[in-house]
Amino acid sequence: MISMQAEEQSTFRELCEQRGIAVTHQRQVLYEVMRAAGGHPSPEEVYARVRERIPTISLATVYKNIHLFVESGVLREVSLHHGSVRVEMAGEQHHHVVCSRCKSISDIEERELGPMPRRERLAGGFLVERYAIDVIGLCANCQKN
Amino acid sequence: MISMQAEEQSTFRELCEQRGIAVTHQRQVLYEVMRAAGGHPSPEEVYARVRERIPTISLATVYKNIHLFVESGVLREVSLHHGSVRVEMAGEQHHHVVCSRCKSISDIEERELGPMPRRERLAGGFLVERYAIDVIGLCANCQKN
DNA sequence: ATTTCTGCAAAACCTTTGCAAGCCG
DNA sequence: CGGCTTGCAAAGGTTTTGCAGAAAT
Repeated sequence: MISMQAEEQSTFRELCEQRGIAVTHQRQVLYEVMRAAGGHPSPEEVYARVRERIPTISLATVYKNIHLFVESGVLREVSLHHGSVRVEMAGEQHHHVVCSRCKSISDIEERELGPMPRRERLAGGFLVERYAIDVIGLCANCQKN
Repeated sequence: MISMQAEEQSTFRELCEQRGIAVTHQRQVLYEVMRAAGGHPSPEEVYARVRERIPTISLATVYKNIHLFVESGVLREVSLHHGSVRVEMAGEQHHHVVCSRCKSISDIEERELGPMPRRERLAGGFLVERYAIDVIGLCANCQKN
């Protein structure tokens, strides 16, 4: 029987080879921590968990590798980060189309999206105020490159 | 004929009275700028526009009033800001339930949401990678308060 | 008259960067 | 080895905070 650990390691090694990045101890542990922990950790939380196994790792390395993994499609951001907060008038009935490459945001009307979730209450008693949909992909311009 | 300006001002005054906040010149101009400009400005961009009409306004005031307006439901954040980046394993097929009060994030399976947008290409040639849905509302706990 | 708000400056965060030393292929 | 990666420390950018004076109710 192949251990979980060994299986993960070989998977991770292949994954790095595909992406053309070096297999370092730090990256391996960061990857394992993310798989094991689940949830939606911040870089600081990831740092804390990785540090349990590599006490000398630096926060900068965690940031660098989180970026690398996001660019490689191993990780993704829970809410897209545009460098600073962006606001709009509430009550505008539209959703957002966001280019994952150039980060541009444009609006899309709800009716253009077709079918939409409509539930007003979720299991556990959560009371829905609204659905915010981000359509994530490549804008016409970024597809060219 | 009542001018647009006058109409907006009375609307804004009522709005402040409802929310129990003072009607200041700064807030009035910030509100008008947001209505007129549209789009998804950052605080710096809002600051720049307001400063055209109130050259002495401070960036801190812009931030304070953006927050106030977000809390009052006049404005909303385009992508929810959790204080720092949050990441998760890519490829997990779920969406997010976010409490607008306590900012907690939990996962929800796509099948629990019911109907979903499915379009793979949008007008203008945008190529869809995925739909990211945030269900925004009040968690059971925050409804009590 | 009170309470709330503004502007300033400093502080607090979060994130990125430059570089010398170390590790991977 | 040669190039990529790490850890450190410093810098950069955004957002928040405390407070005295000004404005709103």
